[in-house]
This record gives sequence, C-alpha cells and structure tokens, in this order.
Amino acid sequence: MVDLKKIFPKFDEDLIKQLEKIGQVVDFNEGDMLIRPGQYFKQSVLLLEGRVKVYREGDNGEEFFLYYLEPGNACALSIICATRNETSEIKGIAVSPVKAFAIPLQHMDALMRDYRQWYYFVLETYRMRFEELLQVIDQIAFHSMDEKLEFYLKRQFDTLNSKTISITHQQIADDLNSSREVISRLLKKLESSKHISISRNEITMLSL
Amino acid sequence: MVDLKKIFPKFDEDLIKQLEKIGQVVDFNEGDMLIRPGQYFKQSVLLLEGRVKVYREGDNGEEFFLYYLEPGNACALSIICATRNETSEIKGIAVSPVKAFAIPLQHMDALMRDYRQWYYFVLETYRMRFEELLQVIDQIAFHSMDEKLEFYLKRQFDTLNSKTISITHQQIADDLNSSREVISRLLKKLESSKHISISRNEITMLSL
DNA sequence: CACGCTCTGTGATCCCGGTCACGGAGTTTG
DNA sequence: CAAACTCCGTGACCGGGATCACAGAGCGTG
Repeated sequence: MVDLKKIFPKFDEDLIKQLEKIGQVVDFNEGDMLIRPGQYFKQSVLLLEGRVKVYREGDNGEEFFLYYLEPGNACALSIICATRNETSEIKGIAVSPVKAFAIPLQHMDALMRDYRQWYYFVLETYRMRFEELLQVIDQIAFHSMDEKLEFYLKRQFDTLNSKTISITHQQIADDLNSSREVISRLLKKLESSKHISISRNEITMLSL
Repeated sequence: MVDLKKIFPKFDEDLIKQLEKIGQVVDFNEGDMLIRPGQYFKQSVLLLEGRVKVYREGDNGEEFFLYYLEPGNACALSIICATRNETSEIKGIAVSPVKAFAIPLQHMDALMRDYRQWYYFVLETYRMRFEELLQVIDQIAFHSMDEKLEFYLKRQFDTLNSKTISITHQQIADDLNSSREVISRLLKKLESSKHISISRNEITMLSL
C-alpha cells in the first residue's frame, strides 16, 4: 500500500482511511497518455509518483504546454469533469513512470460533505491551476518569444528541480508552438549572455 | 429584496433562505471596478444584474479580455481566493449598472458542507471559467489576429445577445492587446466579405 | 571506420502585425 | 456655423518570427 499520508500531509487519518477504502492505485508507464482529449472521466485522479505533462491541443494537432502535474497534485479537470460528466480538450502524458490514485466519481458528494480538508484540497487545486493558466495567458498575450522562452525554461528548471534539463530544441519549439530555428537562435542569445549553457540534448542554467 | 430563486433556479428553498440570511445586496455603477488587481476578497460575489467585463492585466498596464460575468454567475476567483485569502491579478469592470450578492467568506465552510447544490454551483463555476480560459489560450496560442478577432466578435454578439454591438475599434484593439489600425483593416476585410457591417461606434453581424 | 541518423547553426526570404504619419469623416460644444 | 474632439481609413515602413535550404556536428550501429 502507498503512504497517502506522506504525499497528502494535510489530510487527517479519517480522510486517508476513507480514501484507501474507496480508491485504488493505478500504474502508468513513461509515455502513456493519462488524459486524452475528449475523454470522459469516470474517476478523480491524484498523482502519487512521477510527473505528467499537460498540454492544450489545437484543432490541427498542435500542442501547447500548460503545466506539470506532480505528486500531491490532482488533475483539476478530472475532479470537476467527474462531477458533471463533461469532457475537455486537454492531454496529459506521463514523462516518467507514474503511480496515481483513482477515486470513482460517485464518492465525490460524500467526500465533499464529510471532509472539510477534501474540499479545501479540491478548491486549492483549482485555484492553483487557474492561477497557472492565467500566467500562461500572460506569457502568450503580452510577451515576445524570447521572454516566453525564458519563462518556459525557468518553469522547467524549477519544477524538475535541477540545474540541467534534457530536451531538444525541437521539443521546446513544440511546447511553445514555435519552430526549432527560432528557438535555437534565441537559445544561442541566452548562451552568449551567459544565462545558460547548451550542449546536445541538454541545457544547463547558469543564471536566470 | 431580490428574487434569488429566479436567478439561481437550481438552488432550493433552504439554500436560498440561508443565503438571504447571511449575504447582502451590493450595487455598483457602470464603470466601477468590482475586482481590483491584487485585492483581497473578503466575500464571495454572485452577480444578480448587469454585466462585468473581466481582464487579465499585464505588467505594464496592458489589458487582455478574458470573459464576461453575467447574472447567475459568480466570480470564480472570489470564491476561491476567499477561502484562502489569496490575491490575484485580474480586473473586473461593470459595463452596466450591477447588482451583486455578497457572502462573507466565513460562511463558505458551512455552505459547502450543508448544501450540495452550493458546492455543485461552485465547482461548475470553476469548471466553466477554466474551460473559458483554455479557449482563450487556444486563440492566442494557435490562431492569427484575424481569427482572434472573429472569435472575439462572436463572443461579444453571443454574450450580449444582439446582432449589433457598440464598440470602437480602439476598444477592440485594447481587449485583444493589438493596435487600432490592425483591427480596422481586419474589420474592413470582414466587411468586404459580407460577414459584418461597420458604422461609427457600431458593428453588426451579418453572418459568422 | 564508415555510414546513417538525430540534433544544431546559419543565412535568405517572406509575411503578419505593430508603428508612424496624416487626412478625412462624424459628432459635440460654444 | 466654426472649432475641437473622437473615431476611422490608408499608405509607408519596420521588425519578429515562420519557413526554406543546407551544412556541419555528435552519436550510435554494423
């Protein structure tokens, strides 16, 4: 059994016990698509281990990186869509092996009613994601490519919690819905201004 | 007293009575700023009459139109920020005289616990706004100016529920964080392709 | 080691959209 | 009605970023 208490320290014993009773652990491999565009959620999903990259998908198959889900996070949409049986056009891909905790949607009412910490958690989840979307909008509404790139890199270093990340210029271009050449050029600029250093398949932060 | 029941038909008698007991009606004039960037919410706000235009604000005072709040809507952020005493950088301006219903945040716990319809409402509010933000991201991430403009116009016609809207090209440009000249030119194109017709301070939809 | 693959660097070109400059049309105020 | 202001139309220009074309660099595999 997984230690829910460690990953969700704010939940008290009662709630943990209840969750353990009604939910179950699900495993995914790296590269699996946890959240499919247009899918109906039948359960809420809490992330226990691993990392999930969440994209918005455009009409012609373009992708735009939104945010990462990490252990202790819930897929905000799974909670809400779950409560209403709605669908949504986002895509979530495991970028490492993932353990998740699935809670069938029919228990949401009772959890909400009986456990204040649960609805705090749900609301907080939503607030955070909302905030994050607003920041994404900032970037693409008000900033030019070089600033978007910097913001993107900061988030990567930050959430991956490392000074170097393994990624190709093409992948960055995809995440930002731009093109490789542009990203390469801008990375060069960041390198010559001593903010990062570049090598094949890798970018390491010097100072941002 | 306002007829809450008419505006929130999904709420049952008990909930309505409770809301009437703990909340109060607040009036705003056209042009008033209901939601200020950086403000702390002390209450949740439900909209009873009028319309509120919600913007994201950039670092240098730019604005970007996000969505309208209409009667029956709640300011999603006021609900959540309220529960956590957080702030957020969005701006809401009354575009007509507004009646709102304010509920002090200390009652949220009880409402959530005691009234299933209330938390359905809160979650649904959030889901809708989330969805709307995602659509905004679509527009600015994947589409060019003419498509953004079309999307923008559609939303205006749609939410204002009218074939003609009163607005200047400059205002549209501001809402889309673009410039008047560009908007004028694109509107001209839409006019010559018989999708809209233009006159001073007014745009009327022909077919979109 | 040679070949092939993926990833990166760089110039040339093009186009959308932002900016500048200006004139005219419509509306309001004295 | 004349002046002043707001709103709109349009040409000229410029720059960021998308696209194309190609070369070289790094790395794996037979």
